[in-house]
Amino acid sequence: MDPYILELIQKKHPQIAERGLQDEIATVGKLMTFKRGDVILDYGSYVKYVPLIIEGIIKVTRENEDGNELFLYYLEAGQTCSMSFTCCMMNKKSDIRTKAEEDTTVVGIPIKYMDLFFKYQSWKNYIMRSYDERMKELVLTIDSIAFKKMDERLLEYLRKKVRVNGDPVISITHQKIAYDLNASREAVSRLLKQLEKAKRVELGRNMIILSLKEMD
DNA sequence: ACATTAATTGTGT
DNA sequence: ACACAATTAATGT
Repeated sequence: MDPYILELIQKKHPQIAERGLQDEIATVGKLMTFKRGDVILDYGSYVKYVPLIIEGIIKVTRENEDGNELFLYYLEAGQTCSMSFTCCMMNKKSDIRTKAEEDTTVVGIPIKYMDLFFKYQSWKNYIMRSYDERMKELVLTIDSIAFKKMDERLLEYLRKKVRVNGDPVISITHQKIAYDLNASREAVSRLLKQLEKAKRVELGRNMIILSLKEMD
């Protein structure tokens, strides 16, 4: 049993309330760290661990048949990857890619314990709650893609990025944003220009500053 | 410090 | 969406 992991779980994942479960996780869990930019799980690979996120940000993207990537959502400290449950329960290949947006620390639970842990009530609650949160977030994302215009989607994208990074200065190229939103680079550049004229952002090379009034 | 090259952004069609 | 121009940053000499 690793007392350090125990402490991290208690501190960052209070939903996992039962002491017995905490102890088991601290026994079988593996502390894993990823550097910013590391691909944690790629399309087509098998899930070996379910990650409980301790610190950092994980970006989740989906790829279609033509190789276009689409940004889905961020995972933050205190959360876990719902996708990985279903994947590993059914021993399925991953439909998504996860990448460390910032340096990230997770406690990885080997998949064989997923079933076992269901004897704990707080594990059930934790998993269900996690699914619920993810569903809500995904529905919002679908709304955004299906019904909103690109300028709104871009603003939402920037806001999310600022929120998870805790910094109004975003360092990214227009091209990368375009990939995430499945748009053309020119469209993104032009929309950003409009936003700049409207004093809603400031632009620089590899840099976008979202004005504070744009945050909720 | 200067020239060269590469990467990023802007614009017209 | 494409082609190309303009600008800015990175690198070599």
